[in-house]
Amino acid sequence: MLKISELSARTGLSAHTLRFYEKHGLITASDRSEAGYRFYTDADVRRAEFVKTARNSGFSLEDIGQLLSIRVDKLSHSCQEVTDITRLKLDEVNGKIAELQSMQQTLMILLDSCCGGPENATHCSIMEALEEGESRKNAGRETS
Amino acid sequence: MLKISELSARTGLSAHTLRFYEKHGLITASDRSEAGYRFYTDADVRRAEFVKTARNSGFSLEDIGQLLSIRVDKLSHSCQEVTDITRLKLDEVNGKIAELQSMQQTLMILLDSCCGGPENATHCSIMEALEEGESRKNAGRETS
DNA sequence: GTTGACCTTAGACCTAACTCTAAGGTTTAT
DNA sequence: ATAAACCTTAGAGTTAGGTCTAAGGTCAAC
Ligand SMILES: [Zn+2]
Ligand SMILES: [Zn+2]
Ligand SMILES: [Zn+2]
Ligand SMILES: [Zn+2]
Repeated sequence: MLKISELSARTGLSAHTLRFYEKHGLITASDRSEAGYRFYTDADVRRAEFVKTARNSGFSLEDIGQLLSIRVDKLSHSCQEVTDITRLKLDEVNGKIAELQSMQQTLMILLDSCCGGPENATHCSIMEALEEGESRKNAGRETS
Repeated sequence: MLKISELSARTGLSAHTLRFYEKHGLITASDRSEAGYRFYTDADVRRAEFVKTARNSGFSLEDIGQLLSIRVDKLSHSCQEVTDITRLKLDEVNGKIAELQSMQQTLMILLDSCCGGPENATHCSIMEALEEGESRKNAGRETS
């Protein structure tokens, strides 16, 4: 039986975070001392590690809640349910990547167009491009 | 002189958002009616469009504040300052992309390992992989 | 028998960029 | 003159995942 600080040390999740997860239904201490101290079993440790691994894999706490409910009763759940959650998450991640890559593209074009030098910004093509708006996708290069 | 709803229609930024931007120092109405209604000039419209374009390019409102202060006095600012802001943003975006690609990788490996079928999850290799933790990067395939 | 490390709770605070509400004043058209 | 459609403000709420504080109770050591 571990106290919260011991579970914290074992998992790398802070005691605050562990209580936060408990409040959100992810990890509940199996037992309490008379004074109300949380006590965690080995099964709790495994559960906490599952949560941490899932979190590091990109799952939201809500996803993790679903995964945990599958975990405690695997007979009543199918591989398909598991892949559904995973695929949804992958789609989400892919969407965010696409969005960021579009920004990356824009920023690289902007950077490429500007001389980056010490002279004043009256001729700066980044400023011009932001002035022009979306219409023109490719900024003109600065002419010295 | 445009009223806020007219500027909103012209820029696609909601009146709420325009007031929010004003509160954060980005776009201030050049004038007010006697009753306190905001009135925007053509210069305000251009400024609002600049903000919108910068936002769509991925800049934070704080970044945009810096870009705007360069914009109003280009003689006192250099191309280098502009590229500094842009490069910092690009680094940030690249960092986020890398993080997401790592999640993408993990999720794809997980998905690849699981049969995704209707049978129960007692043999599910996604669940196993989340159980195992970080140590083993490649999940074993499910054997039917 | 008291110091110090640990634990408890409820609840406030954080970031970012909105988004909305309440409660009221203004304008315009009928 | 009254209803609809606009505008104002301050301030609360949203999302996600924590992070921290206050005010106090508990436990082990010296
Ligand atoms: Zn230049
Ligand atoms: Zn430049
Ligand atoms: Zn399977
Ligand atoms: Zn499976």
